[in-house]
Amino acid sequence: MAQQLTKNQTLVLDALTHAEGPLSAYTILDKLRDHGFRAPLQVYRALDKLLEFGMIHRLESLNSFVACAHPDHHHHHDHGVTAFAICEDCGQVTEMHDAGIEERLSALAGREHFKTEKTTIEIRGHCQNCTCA
Amino acid sequence: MAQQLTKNQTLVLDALTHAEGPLSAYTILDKLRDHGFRAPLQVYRALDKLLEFGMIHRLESLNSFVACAHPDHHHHHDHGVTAFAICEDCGQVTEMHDAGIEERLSALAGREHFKTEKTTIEIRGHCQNCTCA
DNA sequence: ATGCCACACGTTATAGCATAACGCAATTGA
DNA sequence: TCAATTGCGTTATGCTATAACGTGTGGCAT
Repeated sequence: MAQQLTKNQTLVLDALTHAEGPLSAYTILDKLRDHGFRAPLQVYRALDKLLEFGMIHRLESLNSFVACAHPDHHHHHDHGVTAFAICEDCGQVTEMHDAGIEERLSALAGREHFKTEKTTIEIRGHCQNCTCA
Repeated sequence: MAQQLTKNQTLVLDALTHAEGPLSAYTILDKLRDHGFRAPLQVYRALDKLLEFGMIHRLESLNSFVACAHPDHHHHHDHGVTAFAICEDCGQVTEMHDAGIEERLSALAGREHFKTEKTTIEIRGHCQNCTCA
């Protein structure tokens, strides 16, 4: 069943869901000041839980966060490795999945006898709209 | 021909080369205080250049830096996408390359009409030595 | 040589990201 | 009832990164 979120978690998730692109923790904080948020920790704690539930993603190369593009599975099941295409111009983020990538990365890691816990794939570039060549 | 480095750039590169694992900018700063470094910018400026020359890599998920594992090519030629295996236990970083991954990621991005500039692949997990099951 | 430009460097200050440590309140379950 | 857990709020602090200023030097065209 769907994870029951607390008030703060719901507020943070809503902020991310309704945002155009990724948001930093401090941007979220500013957006939620009217709802009683005062300190960064209130945001970070909610973010940690939402990450744990798989409802949001952290973009390492931006130090920011996006809502997961697959709102359906509030269960904690994975859909494999996620790759993010991040447009340097408009900031839009596209979530992509490909079983083949996962397979090849596993093979690569296996070759080094490395046990994978979590994989980050982020592609910086320019999206279709912003590539007005 | 090999890029001629400045004194600061050389110091920073040496620090990274001789380090066991990745170093943060501030860790590098501390290591170089005896050599006259006083401020973060001295480190960041050197890091920027070294990144530009392709002599070091930035690990987004750690906010830190490693010397490139291929010291030979001081020219700016790429060897395709680099994937990093980062051990959560010992901190060691292994640099990996695979043309197939690059190909699949290109295909993925192409499907979204996304123009790739730079790709980050970081795998967190446990290396062979630390997987003492 | 003069003037200009590009670049590395140094310093101070500030902005942006993240967590430590404390205490309180509500919930749960033995 | 009494712990144990969990979420919450606050203050303080630490880590990461850049802005903005000025200095000195080397190259180079005029």
